[in-house]
Amino acid sequence: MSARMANSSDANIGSACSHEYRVSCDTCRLSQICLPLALNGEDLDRLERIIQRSKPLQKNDLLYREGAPFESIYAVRSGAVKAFRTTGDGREQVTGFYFPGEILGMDGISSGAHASSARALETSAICAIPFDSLERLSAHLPGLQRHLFQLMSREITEDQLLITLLSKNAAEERVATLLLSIARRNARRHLSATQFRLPMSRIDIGNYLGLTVETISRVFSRLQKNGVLAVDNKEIHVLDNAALERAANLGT
Amino acid sequence: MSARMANSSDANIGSACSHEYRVSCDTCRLSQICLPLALNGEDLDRLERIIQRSKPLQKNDLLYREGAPFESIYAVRSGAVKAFRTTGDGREQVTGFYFPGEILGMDGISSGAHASSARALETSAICAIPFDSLERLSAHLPGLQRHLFQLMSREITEDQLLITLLSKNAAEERVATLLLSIARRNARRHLSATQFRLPMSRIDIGNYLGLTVETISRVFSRLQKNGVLAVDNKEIHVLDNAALERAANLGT
DNA sequence: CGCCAGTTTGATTTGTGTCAATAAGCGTGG
DNA sequence: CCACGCTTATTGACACAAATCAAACTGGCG
Repeated sequence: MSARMANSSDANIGSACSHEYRVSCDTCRLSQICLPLALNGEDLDRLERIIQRSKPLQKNDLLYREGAPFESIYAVRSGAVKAFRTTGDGREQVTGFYFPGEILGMDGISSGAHASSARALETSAICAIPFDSLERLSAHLPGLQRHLFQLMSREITEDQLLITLLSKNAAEERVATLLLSIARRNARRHLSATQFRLPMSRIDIGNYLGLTVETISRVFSRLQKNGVLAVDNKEIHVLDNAALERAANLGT
Repeated sequence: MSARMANSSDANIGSACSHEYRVSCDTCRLSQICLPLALNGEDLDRLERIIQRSKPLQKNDLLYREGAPFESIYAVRSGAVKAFRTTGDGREQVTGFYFPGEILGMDGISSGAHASSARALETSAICAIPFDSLERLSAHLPGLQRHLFQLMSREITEDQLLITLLSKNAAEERVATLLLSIARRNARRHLSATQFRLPMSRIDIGNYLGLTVETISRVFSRLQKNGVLAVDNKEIHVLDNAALERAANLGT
């Protein structure tokens, strides 16, 4: 019931009191992933001054809601977030999962309103970066401007990979591709690429990959039976990485 | 055979001799769609100076190729273009169709190499806009910088709509949604929204919507039988727009 | 005029969805 | 601490939309 209350509340961290939670990108061990910029001390300081951080989001808290005014983009510091849009008949299309060091919310720039919603999959700490400040700052810092262009371009590229995955690949290939993607991103954060806990439910995976829960479950069972994975609910152990890559076939 | 030769030649219009084909955005009737900027005369002039235009692309000519160094983004002046990526086993995923006034090629920014290829669907005139020049210029023109952010954000939003379409909608809904999208974009250019010629083949439509040619053909036949469309090969006449919107169901 | 790519239509197969039932996890409150 | 209830996950039987295979037709272009 507390979760349900959190669902309906607008957890807009951009409007939260910021100075209680000052951020230091300087000491953040994610900065290499999040903002790998060649900024000197002074520029980095100017960037840090605009970044806000609120108290952590609890599982199922909304970070922002589809249609809400666009103000900030968000960097995940810890935890995990899903972005999704809801179709006319109430079904949910997950458009991305975001892990520490990754940035989301850029789909709101074009219209001034968020084109999707974002929800914490577990307790998560998030940095909010007010976009108008970022825009002004980036006009003075060519490296920052370029980084933002690259960030958005990467989002486009990744969306196109998902389009291809949904369009051309079978259920098992989709699931294997997602697992490899998560494994790769874990490795980048110096976590295990072969043993990890999925922060999202089977339903979320299905809503991301365009498949039903039942199909996701069956694929996991089959991969386990074939000795590719050991699956214990959300705990995944990749036993045969080569076989998993073969199962992914082409998607990456 | 001339088409085949054109296919294999790199038609990089960015490197073509530019001063033979000077552009004037000022007099371009597409500028409202392409670059709806509140630029004064001087700023517009600076923008125009960097834009290049080459001789028209013929049908099937490549505009750029996946993996080629990223140098420019491209605005369609006339004709039509498809963007696509080729999967490991040689199948083609069309990621977008681009009509006059629309801009493509932004997926190359993040890695410095084009993440997809682009091919003319018919004889087309294209403006090449060198991205490094555009980047430098946009640091001085906040309106231009903002416009570029919005352009990329819109691409993200549209990719997410396609993701949802592929993931959640049946064949007939996908085809109807594409037709409505084309109709809407025609209307924006003051062309008929109810009668038009598709520049792309059934194969291209299938490769865009994640369906086989046969299915596309069957859907067209069914929509025709039901009095929604009159179809004569690539010539489409929307007889019952309300029914077409009902067929699209949720996708837009 | 003839060729070849593109399109249409039909017969059959198949992967995934749907429906249904059971089991397992997990937070809540007695 | 256990019992309850609810959400999530698993497994099976069956249905169906779209893929595949096959064949005929069409139209544009050399």
